[in-house]
Amino acid sequence: MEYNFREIEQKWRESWKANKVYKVDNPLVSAPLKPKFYVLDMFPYPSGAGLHVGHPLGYIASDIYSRYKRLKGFNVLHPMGFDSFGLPAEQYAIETGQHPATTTEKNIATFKAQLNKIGFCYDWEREVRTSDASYYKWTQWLFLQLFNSYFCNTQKKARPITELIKKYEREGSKDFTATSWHGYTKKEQQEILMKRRLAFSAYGEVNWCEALGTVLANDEVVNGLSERGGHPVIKKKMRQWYLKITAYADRLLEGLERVEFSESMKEMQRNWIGKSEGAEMEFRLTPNPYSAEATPLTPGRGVEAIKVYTTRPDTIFGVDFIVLAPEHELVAKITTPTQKKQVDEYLAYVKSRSDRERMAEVKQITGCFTGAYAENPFDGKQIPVWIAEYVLAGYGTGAIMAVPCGDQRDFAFAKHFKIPITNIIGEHYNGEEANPTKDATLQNSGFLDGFLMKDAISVAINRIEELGIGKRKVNFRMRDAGFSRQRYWGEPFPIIWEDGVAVPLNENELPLELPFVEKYGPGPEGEGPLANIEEWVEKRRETSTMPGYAGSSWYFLRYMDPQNNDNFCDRTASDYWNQVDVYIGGTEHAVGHLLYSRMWTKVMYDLNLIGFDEPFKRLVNQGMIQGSSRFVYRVFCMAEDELNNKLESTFIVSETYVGWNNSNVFDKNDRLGLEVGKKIDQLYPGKKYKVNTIAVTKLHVDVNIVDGVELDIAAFKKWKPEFINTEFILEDGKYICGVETEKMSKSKYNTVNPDDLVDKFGADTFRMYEMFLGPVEQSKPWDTKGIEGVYRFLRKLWRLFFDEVKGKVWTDEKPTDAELKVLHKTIKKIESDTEQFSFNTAVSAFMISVNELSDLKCNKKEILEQVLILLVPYAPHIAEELWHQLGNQGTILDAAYPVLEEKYLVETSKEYPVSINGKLRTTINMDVNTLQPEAEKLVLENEVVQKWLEGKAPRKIIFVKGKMINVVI
RNA sequence: ACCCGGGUGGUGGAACUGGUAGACACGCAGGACUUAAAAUCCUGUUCGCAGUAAUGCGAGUGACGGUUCAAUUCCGUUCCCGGGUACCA
Repeated sequence: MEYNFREIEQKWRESWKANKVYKVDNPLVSAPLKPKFYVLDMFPYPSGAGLHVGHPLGYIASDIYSRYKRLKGFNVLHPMGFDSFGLPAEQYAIETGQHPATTTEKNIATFKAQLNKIGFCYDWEREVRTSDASYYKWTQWLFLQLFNSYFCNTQKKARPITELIKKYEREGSKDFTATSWHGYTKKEQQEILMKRRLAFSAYGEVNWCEALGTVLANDEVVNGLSERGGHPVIKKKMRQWYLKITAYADRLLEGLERVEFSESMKEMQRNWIGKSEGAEMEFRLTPNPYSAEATPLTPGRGVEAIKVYTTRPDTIFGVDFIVLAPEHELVAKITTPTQKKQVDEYLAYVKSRSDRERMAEVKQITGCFTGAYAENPFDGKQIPVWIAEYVLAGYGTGAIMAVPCGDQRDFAFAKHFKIPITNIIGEHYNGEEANPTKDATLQNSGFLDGFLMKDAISVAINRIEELGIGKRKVNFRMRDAGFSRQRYWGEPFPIIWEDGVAVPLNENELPLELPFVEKYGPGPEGEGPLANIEEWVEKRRETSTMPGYAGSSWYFLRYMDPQNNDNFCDRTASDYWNQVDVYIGGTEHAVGHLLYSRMWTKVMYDLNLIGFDEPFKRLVNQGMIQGSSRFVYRVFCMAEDELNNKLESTFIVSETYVGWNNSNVFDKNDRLGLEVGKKIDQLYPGKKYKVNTIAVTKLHVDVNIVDGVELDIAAFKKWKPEFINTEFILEDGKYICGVETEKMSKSKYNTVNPDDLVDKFGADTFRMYEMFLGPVEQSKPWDTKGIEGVYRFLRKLWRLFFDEVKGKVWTDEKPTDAELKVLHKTIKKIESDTEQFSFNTAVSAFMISVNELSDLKCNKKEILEQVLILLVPYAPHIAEELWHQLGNQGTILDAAYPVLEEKYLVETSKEYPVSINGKLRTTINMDVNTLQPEAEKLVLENEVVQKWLEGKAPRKIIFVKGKMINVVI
């Protein structure tokens, strides 16, 4: 009986489905039968291209882990769904006129079919789709919870906005009294409240992308271009929704301490949040001491000091100038008449520069003196005030104190504008470049003289606070998250605008369904497509929709209770399933999705909707599978005969002649030139000619018609009609393609479809091979070569059970010690590898075990059965089949996981080669536990070994390359 | 520039808290079975030198140096590759 994977896999796919083997129940919290375990994949966006071999990498890993945990006795939740709102479907709709709902539906069907072929253990009854009204009803509901909450700065958590209203009514705030609160109009009150809401609306500069007709989040803009499509992005003022994620900055940082994310992942989040501690302090403006010119600082204008933010208050005596951002509001007020012209010119210049230019030309030093001076509060030194692009309006106070000897940017600026530099760190500053050290001892620094810089920081802040000119201050780089998109294919906001006031819908009006539209283009003035619908506008509904991360910020909760129509997720369900124990996905979501879902979780926790405040306990990042592209090199050559007639030829030449990194034009005397000559000779026999041009172009060729690097020429000719008459120049009868690693994509013809591999080798082979490629976390180019090895392994496993001639070969005999040893070695290795997500080494371990069992001609049912149980997570179909062949019922997933018995692993004695001083060479048998030699006589010179022979047992004996190096007694 | 990863045979990759580097697999070479092919099985495969051979000797984990009886592993310097951030004061 042969290993017929097609038959077996289909049989079990159907059986598992029919018997609902993967159905997961929510037991009562009061009486959970089994401990729970939650394994989650980042759900995919169902793109039109379908799955390629890169997608399932993480899914296979999570599937293995889920099955393993189930075998270990856990009630495992391992669901799958679709992040089905998003821009690509809408773009596609604009291009083709097909409704996003239709294409999305179709794409999901393709995805599911592909996923099912690989044999994942999802409970499809728990599937969620963010674009289903039954799902986004709750996204909208959660938005309303955010809208109706504020961040209480004393309790450091979200509270209902009603509590804030009560407080305002009772005692007002630091900006107004209770009486004046009652005096405000409803609209004024709402405007005040709006600023405190966790989901709030405000006018703000947004990243407006003309080409896409939409607003993008900061993390969707890369170098001033849209992440998708690379279109230019400009700043535009618009009314926008935001989430007050900045309020959670501290808790988001603190929470990182309690989760198992990779260090680099945590680091990325920390950088994004960008917490910096320092001080805000004021520099009083003074009349220009070097000019008789009247100061613009006339009393009563309220312009007396510039507030700067610094993380290095210890360098206060090294301040040589102050720099304001060009957009700073004080610029107009402090500029002196003599400098006005220059400043205006500079401001015009800054305005003319796009974000992109500004970012691209960071090195360029620009700036302008305002004519104003400020006074160092500690030594009264007069400090010129400049404006410069390198200071950003949006961070800190938009103004800095510049310390050229300690900050490279300030240093470059000072040098460029010839501003004298004060040295406060003595020999640590060499005049050539700034030294940002904190370990120098301060000099020329008044009351800070003699302090180590890092100690001086708090001393300086204390003094600043004492003098009342500033205070300790923490700043964050992170901004509030833009939450509206001028798009169609997203969740509509459950908001109506009444006279400029945002009024939420009632809960019973949810879901607010996304209306059908004919046109997907933007509405008037950059509004979303919904603004094109008369009825929608008449009802004064919000016309923008929510961004992609809205639905994905909480989907892990919906899986726990997916069909609930009365609640987003019943509390009993979320209490039971609790945190996601293992979350698997790519690093690309480090600062987007992961940060948002962590914030939402914290809000829900604060509002007592769920009982935990970090969604993901452990995060495993799967690497990206890149494509390995193949190229052919098309040569075009043109020659001329003696009568100046053109002779042309086009053909394809093997890479041996043309390195892909070579230039495109070749000398006619090189090897390629000779080949070209031969071609011309063939085409124009007997002519004398002169080669003019040889040009080579590189073409992507479908990796599926290339075996390794050798092109299947017949398949190539059939591939596209224009290639049918292609001529080749071959090397040893073969065409060798060029190779490059690129992102996997259809247009590069380097995608490999998992379906093809499953058809050819079976899902089990495919799963194991994906794992065998290398560590899950690692990115690597896909290479199908090698899958044969895994396939051979499974067939070899099969042959332990079935002989081609004899059929069943297993027996009920008692296993031998050698066989038990193999089994338990395998149990130990597989268990620890699986636990650590080291699936590649686990696959190797299976191969070793099967080889060993095969060498031992092991046919003991007892052994084989246990091996199968170890194997189910990796190769579920074949394991299930063979387990049933052994006469078992039900599903192997309910079998008892093999128990490791160390006693079978203990080696009693081992043979060690010994040579001392290069002379004596022998082998001795030693008891592994005591390391006592069994050999009776050994003539040894080594003193330590002598002692050992005298009866002192050594603790450790070290052999290197057969030589006894050291014996520790 | 800064912060994280990572450099190991022809290739993908192993190597536990320092202990015989190269597991496992691919590829390659040779052999067995076969009319032949496929499939399967066996042997070899880090490099260099010596030997008919078993084998022996030497070098070897990007480079240089250090600690150690012993370093892919720890420390320092440096080079290269990948990822993240980018005027954040």
